[in-house]
Amino acid sequence: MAPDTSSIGYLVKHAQAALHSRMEDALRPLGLSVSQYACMVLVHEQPGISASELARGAFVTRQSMNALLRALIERGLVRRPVRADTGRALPTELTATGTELLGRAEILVSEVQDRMLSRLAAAERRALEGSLLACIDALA
Amino acid sequence: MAPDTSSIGYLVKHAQAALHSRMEDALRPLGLSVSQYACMVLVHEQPGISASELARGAFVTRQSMNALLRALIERGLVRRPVRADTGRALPTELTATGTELLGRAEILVSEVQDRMLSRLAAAERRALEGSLLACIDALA
DNA sequence: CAGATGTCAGAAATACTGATATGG
DNA sequence: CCCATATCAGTAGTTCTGACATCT
Repeated sequence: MAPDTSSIGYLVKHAQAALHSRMEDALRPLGLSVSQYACMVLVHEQPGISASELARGAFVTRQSMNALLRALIERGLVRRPVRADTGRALPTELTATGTELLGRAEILVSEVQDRMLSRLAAAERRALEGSLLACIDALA
Repeated sequence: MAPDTSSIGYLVKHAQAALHSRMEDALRPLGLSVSQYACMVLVHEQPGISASELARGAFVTRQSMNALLRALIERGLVRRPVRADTGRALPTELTATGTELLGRAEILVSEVQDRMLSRLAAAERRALEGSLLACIDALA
């Protein structure tokens, strides 16, 4: 009988929890939470993205994403128009300050991820990526 | 620069979120949340475990675990003595009803995990387990 | 009309912080 | 004394649910 604390499911949760904890530690000096960092990464990759798309990409609810965005706007890291040119979606963009802070955050997060992968060879890292993608697809 | 939505960190979070969502769906008919299921698995594996140990094993705070335990005790799935024979820790155990319900939950969770791994060969599954363990150790 | 988005509100579960007491 | 455990209180952020209006 498999479903126990040595199961794949528990390992995935354990790895995610450990990574999240280390990322919070790394980002704390910048005053950023992991969710805020994820939001800024998504905005940087997809300028003009809507809050609903951000919520799905960051695995939080629309309400939480809106609260999170308000804080980032207040700090001048992110910018949103008050009115949409077309449709309902309000396109979100990084400010110059936000882009600069994200750059520093990415360095810190890279260090954490490098540490996580430090005991794996290059081929093992590629295999891990591929297997995780296969797991995600199978559950979709 | 690597830290984006195609990074290993994002894949781990994505896989965990997808798995959690499917587990919630599978356990809902039994009236169990994923956290409650994790708690019961831990109690089953380690009869007499303390609430603090349960909290660490389920990746929640002691306060949340105590609230969670009260609900499970109320439903008659778990049992805790009012006074400790020795020390402060109150040893937790499953009731007969709890053991029976956990058995049914494990079957449902097994199906979800099997689905997650359905596109991986046996060797790939072993490699995934090993790599996740290496990631967890490296972040510890 | 259906679908996606933004917004609001209330209830519930959770996390964080700090404090206190008990026992090894 | 130090440490882990249990418990309580307050604050805050998050989720869930439902609802409603706007725009394609």
